[in-house]
Amino acid sequence: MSQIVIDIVEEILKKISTITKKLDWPDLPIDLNSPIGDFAVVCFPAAKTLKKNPAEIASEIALEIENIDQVLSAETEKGYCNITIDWNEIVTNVIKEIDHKSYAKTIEKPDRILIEHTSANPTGPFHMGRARNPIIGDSIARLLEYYGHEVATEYYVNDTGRQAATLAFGLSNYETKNEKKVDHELVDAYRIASKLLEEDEIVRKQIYQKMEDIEGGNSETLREVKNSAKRMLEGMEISLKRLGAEANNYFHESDLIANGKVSEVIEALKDSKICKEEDGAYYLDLEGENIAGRNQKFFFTRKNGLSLYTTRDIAYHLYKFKKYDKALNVLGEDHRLQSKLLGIALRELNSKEPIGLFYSFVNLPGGKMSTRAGRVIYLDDIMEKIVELAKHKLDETDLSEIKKNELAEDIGIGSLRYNVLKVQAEKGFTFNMEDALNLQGDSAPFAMYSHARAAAIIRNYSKDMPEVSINGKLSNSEIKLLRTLAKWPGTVQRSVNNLSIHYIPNYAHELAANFNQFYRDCPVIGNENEALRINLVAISKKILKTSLGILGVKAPNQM
RNA sequence: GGGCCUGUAGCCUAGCCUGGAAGGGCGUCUGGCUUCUAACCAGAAGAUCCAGGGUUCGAAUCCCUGCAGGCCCGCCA
Repeated sequence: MSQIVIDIVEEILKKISTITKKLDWPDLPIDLNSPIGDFAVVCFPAAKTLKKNPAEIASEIALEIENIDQVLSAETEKGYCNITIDWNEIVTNVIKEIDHKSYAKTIEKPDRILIEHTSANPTGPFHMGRARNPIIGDSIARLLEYYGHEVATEYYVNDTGRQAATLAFGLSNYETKNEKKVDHELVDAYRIASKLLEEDEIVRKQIYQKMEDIEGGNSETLREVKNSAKRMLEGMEISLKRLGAEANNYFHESDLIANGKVSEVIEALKDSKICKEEDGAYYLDLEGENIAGRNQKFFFTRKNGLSLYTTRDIAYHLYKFKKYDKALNVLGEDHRLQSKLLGIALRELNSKEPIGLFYSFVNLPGGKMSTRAGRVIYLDDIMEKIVELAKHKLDETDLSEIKKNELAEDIGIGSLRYNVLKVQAEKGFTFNMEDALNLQGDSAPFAMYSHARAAAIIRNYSKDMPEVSINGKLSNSEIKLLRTLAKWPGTVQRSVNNLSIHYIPNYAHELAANFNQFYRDCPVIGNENEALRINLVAISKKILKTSLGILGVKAPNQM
């Protein structure tokens, strides 16, 4: 909450406590999320000791509380006494507080944080099953940066292992026609190679040889797989750019083999007290760690001495912690165990551990999406469709064609991001085209539209912003709007603490809804309370824009 | 078999951490644009909060036991 509001609530609570003491009543619990007013005194617990019914207690305490200076009203409802603080007294200061650039940024010491997100295997275009990752990762990065941390983002490119070898094999053996966006074009070669890997013994041998060469550190092969991945990524990057979720840097897994970092990790892990060996393969014995309910052998080399995926991931994380204080990884839920094992291995090497942010998969009605099988809904297609839909809605407006296209892009992409972000990450969902393309209700355009309305009022006002002052009393819509604006710092804090991005779209919707009600009830221009209201519009606009910005959604001045 | 995540109106979802009055949205129905932009607003209908037990004055929320769905349990990535 706004600091001013926190202070005044505390002051009132102290006075209430004095009152209950004077009456010789037990302390009554407070509900800070009461549906009516700013907070509520819960009267049920006192019923037994006072031998009165809760409603009676509520009425009695309400009479006393109403006399407190900072209280505007105390209404009783069943066993609750709902208290509204006197916003009239604090409104000018609260508006100034919200208007200040440090509002909601309560950080003491910034961390240097590396957020790894997306990191999809570069084997084909992004499908909707994978799209959750860049959208969440990018928005978390924006959130932490807004909060005050120094944030960088990185895409870990998986260009070693079987899939990378299969792609490289495919690209070197099959012609492409250059008719489509590059990733959509190249995925055919990957599919053909994948199929042959399963069916053709000779191809299988060639691909497995390539894998050996990769892990063995053959520089020519490493160069080949890296280049194959880069060719595919070229197309994938275009999608990310359009989504507004491109990472700052691409880190190639193959480089960890090429520069010997993986070998260093293997040697270091062999010195661990819990390192054991079986048929020439080395592992950490995780007995006692109680991983997934069983004793776990965590292999970090094969019997031929070569590295495994996680071994390379360990090397990657050692590198991360050389440059950053914290590492945050946005990963699919299938990586949970993997991530836990990585943490243990890093601990063995006296390194810090990354923080994991896991999300559940987006599935299709019949099951999961698969690039290899071609059972996919592409991110590119969804972006295209939703932007087109947004464009269609702009048909009747008298904006220029260029402006319309720009706006349609912002609305379409914004909606897509918003629809993904508003759901708690742990919640799995089945992809629903209708929901994904929805532009009404709890969606990006709703908040964008409120922002555009606010911008229109300020445009029409066409004077310099006046000093905040109040003339008369605040209406209910104004109080409700202020209450929501005052909740912004708490929302940001909670979102940062839990790494839960869905609080932000939830908040943006609430703020926009409250602004729309204010818009309906309170004419601004020409009103006797114009000076206050125009300031209220300005701070609403500011917080709307900020919250949308964290989501990666643009806040247009017109739509 | 074991571990983790999820279960809230026809559908999607918030609230669960920190117990106190079940919020939104889609869809359905009714009403509102000569007044700062109707992608909006007002109203109606719709919920055994997966089930059962426990703790509590009070449980969607905490604890136990189940059930259902997802993910994982490889010298693959």
